[in-house]
Amino acid sequence: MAKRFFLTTAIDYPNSRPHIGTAFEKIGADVQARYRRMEGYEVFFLMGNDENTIKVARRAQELGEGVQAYCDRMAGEFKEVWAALGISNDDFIQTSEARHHAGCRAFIQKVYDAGYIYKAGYEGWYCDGCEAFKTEKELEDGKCPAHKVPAVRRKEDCWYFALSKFQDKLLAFYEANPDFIEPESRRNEVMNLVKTELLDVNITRSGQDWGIRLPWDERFTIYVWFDALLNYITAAGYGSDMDRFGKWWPADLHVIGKDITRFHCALWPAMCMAAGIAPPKRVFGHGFVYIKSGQETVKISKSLGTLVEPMDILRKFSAEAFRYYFLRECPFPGDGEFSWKRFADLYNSDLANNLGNLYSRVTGLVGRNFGAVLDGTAGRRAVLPVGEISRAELVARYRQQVESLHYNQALATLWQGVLVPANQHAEKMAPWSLVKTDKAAAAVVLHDLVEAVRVAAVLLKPFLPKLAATLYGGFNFAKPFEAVSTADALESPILPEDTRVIAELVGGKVAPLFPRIDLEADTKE
RNA sequence: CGCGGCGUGGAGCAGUGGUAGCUCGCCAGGCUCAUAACCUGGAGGUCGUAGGUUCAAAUCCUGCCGCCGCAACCA
Repeated sequence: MAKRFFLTTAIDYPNSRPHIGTAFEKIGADVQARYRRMEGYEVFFLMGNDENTIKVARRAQELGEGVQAYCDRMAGEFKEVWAALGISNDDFIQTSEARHHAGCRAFIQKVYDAGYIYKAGYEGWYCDGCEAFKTEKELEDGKCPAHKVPAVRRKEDCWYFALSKFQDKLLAFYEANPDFIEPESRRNEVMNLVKTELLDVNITRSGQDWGIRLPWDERFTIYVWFDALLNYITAAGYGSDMDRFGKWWPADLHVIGKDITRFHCALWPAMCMAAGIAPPKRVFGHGFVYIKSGQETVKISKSLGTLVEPMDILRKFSAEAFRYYFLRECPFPGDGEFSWKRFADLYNSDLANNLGNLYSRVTGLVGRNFGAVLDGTAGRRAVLPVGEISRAELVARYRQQVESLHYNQALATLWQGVLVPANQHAEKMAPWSLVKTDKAAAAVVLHDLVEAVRVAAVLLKPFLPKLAATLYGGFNFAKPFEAVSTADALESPILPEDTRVIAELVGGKVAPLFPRIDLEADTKE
């Protein structure tokens, strides 16, 4: 029986380019996808863009582009960024695609047939500029703050989803599935919401050209959330390939931003129940990235000029450095901050000085003193230098932390449990001196240090895949890197031949993996 | 009293009853294989605050102060 893991990220509005906040979510989901693959799961990792919104249509018009052409162009730009970051998604759905339209209409028809959608009038303040209803709170002196024109009273028919009918079922569902909403604080928030004010929601708009039409009333298009959430099932085959859908659904994990928790934890499971399919198994609401400028911590915002594009960082450094910063510095369940100063500090201390330098010194010692081959290590099982916790405990802790999406802690575990002890061991045994008096003993020390590099590569595989491959590929380990799983960190392998460095050595040394950053010289805009 | 979360050395975080810990930064030594990297030691905290429970509280309870999130289209 194959183990399967279906995970998703939120789909993004393509009316502006992705920034480091959206990238944070994709990286976090990517680690989980890579980890699950490494653990032997058959993985379906889904991402996409949310295109059936009036904002997108308007943006396309502003640019004088066809809406579909605009969506396709933006989808291309998003995919380019995700590829540059090493995101390993298996599919990328655009909600303007035929498969989504078909699945969406099939789903909503099912909910309609089940009696959970009804027609009613909606009356409210309407802004012609926004082409949308506004709440009393959004208006300033009866005017729309964006367009400065008075809102008009308007009444129109629309279709409602009877969300309120699902109050008891949702609460029972949360009780039965305590891990459904994570982290814990989000769970309390949603449960309180469902207990107190679960209102029916308007799920249609009228007079729109762009969007998906109601199957039974073509005058209406389906309003954002009722359409967007469905990407999770339409991409899995709902409405087009039900066998495939049955294979993947329910999703094992939805990775989303904390701001849209309510839609995923209340509306979405209710929609599933209404359509007769199982709700997803787990929703994880991650924190946000803020920008630190001077003493202030501010929101990422185009108008504030605090927008940092992933490509800015990627061009200057590397995808691996980018991934490391956000995964190590920002706790995934909570909020984090970005600043170039902090980026440089972390990069230099963790990646250049600690990890990169360990690799350099180990390969260098083997290269220059042993002609790259550690004689006599064939058949020997290396001993991993460890710190305060044992090797087994280290791996168990790592697993628990990765599976619960506490990535910053998992990386701390790796550094404290493997890399720091390795550098300490090197210092204590001083193989550079030992080699002059007892070459065989020095070979043993280096063999153990190589093991530390190997374990680091194994545990780094979901986090920094390219770097991990480079580290691992620096030596003649028998097992192909693609086949490596977490369990390979538990025990040292016994090689039939002597351990040797196969990375390219120039003058007995490797090129630095992470050249140190000089903040002054490198990050000036 | 709308609901919820948070408050630990300069910064960022662990730590849910038993001598306060990690990373960065700072200071002083050591080493010199390595990317001026690495290793050791040190300074720096009345764990927001005031009470309570307990032999023992950062940890459990209560009040207060401060910051933040949510209150239906916001990554």
